[in-house]
Amino acid sequence: MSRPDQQQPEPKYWHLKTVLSQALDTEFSVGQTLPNERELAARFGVARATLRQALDQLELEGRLQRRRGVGTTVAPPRFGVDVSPGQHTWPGTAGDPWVATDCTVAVPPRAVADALGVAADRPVETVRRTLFTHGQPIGTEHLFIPPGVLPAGEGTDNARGADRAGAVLARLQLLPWGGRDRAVELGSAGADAARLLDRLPGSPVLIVTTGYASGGSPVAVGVATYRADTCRLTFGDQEPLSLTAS
Amino acid sequence: MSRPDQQQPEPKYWHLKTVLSQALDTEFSVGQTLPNERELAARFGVARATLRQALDQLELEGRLQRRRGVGTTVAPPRFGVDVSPGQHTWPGTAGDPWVATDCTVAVPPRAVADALGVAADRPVETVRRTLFTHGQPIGTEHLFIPPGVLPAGEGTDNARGADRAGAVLARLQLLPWGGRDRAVELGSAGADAARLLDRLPGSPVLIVTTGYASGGSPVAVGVATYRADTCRLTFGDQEPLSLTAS
DNA sequence: CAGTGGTCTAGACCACACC
DNA sequence: GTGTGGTCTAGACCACTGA
Repeated sequence: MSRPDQQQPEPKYWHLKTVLSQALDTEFSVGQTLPNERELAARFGVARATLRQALDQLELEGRLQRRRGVGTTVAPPRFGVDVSPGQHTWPGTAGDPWVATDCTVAVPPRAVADALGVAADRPVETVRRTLFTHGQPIGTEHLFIPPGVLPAGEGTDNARGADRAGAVLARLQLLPWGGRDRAVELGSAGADAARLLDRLPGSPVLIVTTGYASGGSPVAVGVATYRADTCRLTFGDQEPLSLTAS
Repeated sequence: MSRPDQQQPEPKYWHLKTVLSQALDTEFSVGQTLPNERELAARFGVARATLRQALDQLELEGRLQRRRGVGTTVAPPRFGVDVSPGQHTWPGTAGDPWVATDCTVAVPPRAVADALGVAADRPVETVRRTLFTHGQPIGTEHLFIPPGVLPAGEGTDNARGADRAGAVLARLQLLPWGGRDRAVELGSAGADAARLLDRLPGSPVLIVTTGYASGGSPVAVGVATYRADTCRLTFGDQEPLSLTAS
């Protein structure tokens, strides 16, 4: 390396990533722990920051999993999480794998208030739900429901926590189904979502926004946050293939 | 702020991001150019690397747009790109906004070969398509089609480039529709996709994998790459709401 | 406790866009 | 050219995990 002669348009971290990626394919198996960052950097003759740039990308692609105080391991293939608009049902009906853990009355983010067509400072029912797969928290969701749209029902007035969440969802389910639409985009985990998903704040997440309608007008909005490193969101048309591409 | 007394478990870049985010909301408008990184870092009293960590996250969230040699600007809201399994049609039929630019015969990635049920070293028709919105390249796709599944058709034998792509898609469209399924995940742009999307290699992208079936077996696989910074993928159930949450 | 990944610094040079 | 963001270095210290 005493020859910094010809310029390479290829950044070091990019080359590193390629080399590491091949090594992961051939010399490591799922769950195995890599050498620590200082040793890897030394082995490749780069600064730790440069090595970390390569690891960052591999983590983004779901090939690695890093945990502070523990180490870097080879990640298993991503979970497929079904988010298809398949069954036309309200959240919380039988078979819904999400677990509602809490419900409060709070002012939603402005974008949600706009989508619901309510004033920006209007408190709404806010149900928090979490999705577990293989024992791991995979996604967390806030469901926002203006009290005004809910038909009468029992158990909401004094209930707290999971009980209130169940009661609110039960009342929501009394409404006639009016369709929903969804959007997926990239985001970064807020402090609360990061804690629930066992990630650091700022970790990349997939944000799925769902709008529910009834009688032609919006009645609920869900904002779900999935770990982008471990999740693949699937939405089948019917069920033609079992696609397991990476 | 002259009181740096109590320790904050909150990283500097996280706090910076919050401050910048608020500033973007209140003091800047879409398209406006921010001060350069060195000046921002000096203004906030942090190293440039730290400032960049905050900017990285804001860019990930689609709030900023950075271009080497130019500067950092406030990003417009993300485009909504429809990827719903709505119309049951083959790629390339009338009304399909994708532009097919090239077609070669090449060995696909192993995951694609597996999904198609062909040998890992088997060359397949590989159509490259690009999606433009507002004059900007938003996504790029590789469609993989084993020649064996295609019914007879004209114009494929000697055609090259866009002509061959058109001919291959025309033959594909002769097959009876058998459904499709899709998956979305996070990835990083390869060198080729990065060039087409006017991004740097390694930029975060949303990867949409589509499997097409006919007669109960897989006949084509599409791997589409969308700019994660500027795109929001939408898949409506019907068309109930116009959701514009961020 | 020792070992890990996460944060931060203060520089340097490079690749690129624009004039 | 000048000015921008992108890459890279060689350190330092912090926060966390687990023995």
